[in-house]
Formats: sequence, structure tokens, C-alpha cells
Amino acid sequence: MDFYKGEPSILLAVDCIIFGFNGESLEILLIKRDLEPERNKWSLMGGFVKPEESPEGAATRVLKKLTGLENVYMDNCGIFGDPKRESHRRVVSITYFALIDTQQYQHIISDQYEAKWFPLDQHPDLIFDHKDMIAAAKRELRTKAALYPILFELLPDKFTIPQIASLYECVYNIQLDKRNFSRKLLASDLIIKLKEKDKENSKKGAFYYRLNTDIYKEKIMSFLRYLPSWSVENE
Amino acid sequence: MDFYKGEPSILLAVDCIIFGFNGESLEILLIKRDLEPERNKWSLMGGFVKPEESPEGAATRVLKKLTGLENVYMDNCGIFGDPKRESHRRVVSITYFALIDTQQYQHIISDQYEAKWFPLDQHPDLIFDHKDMIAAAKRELRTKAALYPILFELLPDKFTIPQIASLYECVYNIQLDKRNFSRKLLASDLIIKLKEKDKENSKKGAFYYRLNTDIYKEKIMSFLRYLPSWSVENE
DNA sequence: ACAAAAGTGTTGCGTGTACACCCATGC
DNA sequence: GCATGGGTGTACACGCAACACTTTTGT
Repeated sequence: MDFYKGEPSILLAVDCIIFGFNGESLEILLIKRDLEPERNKWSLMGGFVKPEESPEGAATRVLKKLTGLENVYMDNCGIFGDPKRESHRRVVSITYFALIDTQQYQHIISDQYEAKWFPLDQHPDLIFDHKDMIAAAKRELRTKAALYPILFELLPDKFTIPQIASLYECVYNIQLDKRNFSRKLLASDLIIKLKEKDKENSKKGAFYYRLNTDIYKEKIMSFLRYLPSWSVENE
Repeated sequence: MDFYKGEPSILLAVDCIIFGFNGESLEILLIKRDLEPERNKWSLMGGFVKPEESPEGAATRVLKKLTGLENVYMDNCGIFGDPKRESHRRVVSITYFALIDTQQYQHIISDQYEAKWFPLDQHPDLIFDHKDMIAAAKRELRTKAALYPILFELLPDKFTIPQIASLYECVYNIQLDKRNFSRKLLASDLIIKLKEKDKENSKKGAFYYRLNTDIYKEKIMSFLRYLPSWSVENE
């Protein structure tokens, strides 16, 4: 039986905002678009949702195609469906942000695309509404990261506390008191101290830590301690 | 020119989780589905996205069709795109939750649909994955309402503090200390005291308040004071 | 008068912030 | 030994939960 006959069909796409952290700044991975229209312009990595996959599945596939990475943290961060967003054809795009460890990425990068990292706030002009998508992803990343410790996804397995502190500083564009930050993080039981020290960035050296994955998963999964909080303040 | 030729077309739908508060419990508005397949079964209000409208526009249209209401608070709360979610045809559905003031709704209800309010946790069996949609909407409502004072959207223009306190109790299934709640709310400058009292629910009577829309909009728009908060706890 | 719900005053505790200080190391 | 960044101790402020207490009114 063919229900819904005559209903308008719309093309459904996904676009990925791929975040990485190089120790200095928060960056996003952009590609030179490889199909018409707008071929060769800078763009987010994306693709159409195929009949046998979910939107999230499409995003996962597209991400793997570009980076070779699997099991990457991804999360929906918007729906872009303005009828005029692409002038040629009606396409609704669902966006996902991905957090990847650039250490792992370096080695597996696909040569099929001309891909390049750009500082989050200094990307070139992009096609369609991709600029808005990035802005939405940044907002969503900030919101999520304030509630759940997802930023660890951007770091290698072994990391130092100064490293993650500077990551938070990049994400929120703030200055943190590293001493208090360190204490707070340790008190959370989220990280486990290793024997080894990183001596590259200081004479004394900072201990390496790794995630306590049990506690991490618990915190990622759990919800807010839902209480009204009207003490919302501006950025 | 016809770019993207040969790309699979997918039907795109929206479904609305319509929340209302009757003073006693949090409820959702369900309808008896009026088209095949699954005609006459309980369902969320929904519809297909038309070529000339955005998904959000479709949700707004569909909501107005059922309730007659416009300018209703709505927010995306999920994407349901499993290839097998409807066995007959590939449909991806974007869900929106809506917060309406049931006082206004009572009078304008459309007779075109058999619609009925159900307590959020006691709804009948629903078609497809609509049950999951409601669960996702509930989670999203709780998260949003913990960060922004959106629950006022569920109340009439004039409301009392005990009223909104009991709304929070319903949404989070908790007991609040009304005394502290009242103080906290007043300190937020979100509400403005009126001369009048509601004497229906107590002998002393509780003052009516109305929203301070300036402060309200500011708080709704503003983002988190983005700071890492790992003190996440379970429900 | 008294019950019942609205609303205020007060206090202790926990968390975050600021900052003085100590520690380890390379040069 | 001294500069540099890593890390600890401590003190104060603030916000929130707890709860005794006051207020207002209907019966």
C-alpha cells in the first residue's frame, strides 16, 4: 500500500561541525566542497541521508569518510530548514557537532577531500547557512559542556590538568584560576593520576591523568539536578 | 539546473508534544489520528513539512490547526529518523514541544479532531514511536526549565506563587519548600505583584503576579553563565 | 478561637573565589 | 639561586536549605 501519496518530498541532509583542540585554540575542520552547486567553496562536511540509515547514522558515516574515525562523540545541534536556504533545491539539513582528538586524526586523514583546520572564530566564508550552523554548534557545545564533562573527548587518553584548563578557557573565552580549577576537577573523581609527568611545557612538569570512565559515563548520562535556576547571566 | 538528481527523497514530518497545566497535574494533548495508516489510534498531533515552509513553520501551523493558538512557545526536542520507525514508508519526524495556557485553549479548541488531555505519565498506547517522543520531550522540558524560566508559558497572565510552585513540583516530581521558593522567585525580579488576591485556594489568599516581560525575555534569551559544573546528580 | 495557608526572619552549612604560599625543576 | 609554572592551604562571601515564627482570613 502506498500511504502518504502526493506528499511533497524533501531532500534530507546532515552537516558536521567537527571540533578539535590543538592545545592553543579550538578549531573546526572544513572541506572544499566536491559537488555542484558551489563546488570548491569552503563548507562543512556533509551528505544526504540514505534510505537505509538514520540521520545520526548518516552523520557518523560522513564523519568516518572524512576522518577515518569511529566511536566519536556526536550530538545534534540544530535543524536548518528554511525553504530558501539553498536556492537550487529544497534541502533540510540536520547538524551534528563532533568532538575529536586531533592526535588520532592526524594519521588517518582522508586525502579524498581538501580538508583544513580553522580557528573557530576565523573561518573563511562558507556556502549556504553553514556559518549559522557553526554559531549554533558553538552555543550548543558551550551549553552541553557546562552540564556534562564532554570536553574530555577533545583530548588524548593521557592529558594534564593545565591542558584541560586551557581547553575550557578556549571554549568559553574566559580566564580560569588554574589552582581552583585543578582542585575542583580532582574532587570530582573524574580523573585518575598517572605516574608520568609532562615536562614539555614547564620545568616542574604536570602529572598526566586519564579519565575514570565509570564516573565519566555516569556523569554524561545523568541529568541535571533539576532545580530552577534563574540566576542566568549573559556571556 | 537539477543538482542532487538521484538523491533519495524522504518524507519529512513534524510532531508536537503539547503540554498544559491544569493546576493539579502536567498534561499532554493527544488526538485520534485522522489518516491511514493507523487511523483512529491515539497519536501526537503532527503533519508533513510542506515545500514552502520550514519544519518549525510546519509545527506552528499544525499546532494552530488543532488549538487555534498562535505565538506559542515551541522548541525542538528531538529527531526521530530510524529507517524502520514507520513500516509502510520512510518518514523522518522532527518533534517540537509546545507550552500552552489551557485557560486560553478551552475556548478555541478545534472540533475537527478528537483531542483529549492526558496526564503526562498516564497516556494511552500510541502509534509508532510517539511514546519515545513524549519521553524525550519530558527530558527536554526539564532541562530547559532548569535553565530558563519557560514554565510561565503554561500559566495564565495572572498567577499566584503557590500556583507556579506546584507547577515546578509537577514537572520535576519533587516537593518544594514553598517559603524558600517564593523568596527566590521574588528576588529574581521576574514577577510583578498585583493588588488582587486569589482567595479560592486559601483563606488568607495569595497575591496575583504577572510576568516582568523585560526581565523574562532577557533571561530566556541569555545563555548559561558557562562554567563547568560536574556536580551533576541523578534524578 | 482556631485552623490553614501565605509569607518573613534567622541561622548553619557547603561551595566557589581569591590569594598567599609552598614545591619541583631547568638554566 | 632564581625564574617559572604546578599545586596546596586558608579565609571570606554568598546562596541555599531548614525551620521557627508571624500574618491573614473563613468558619
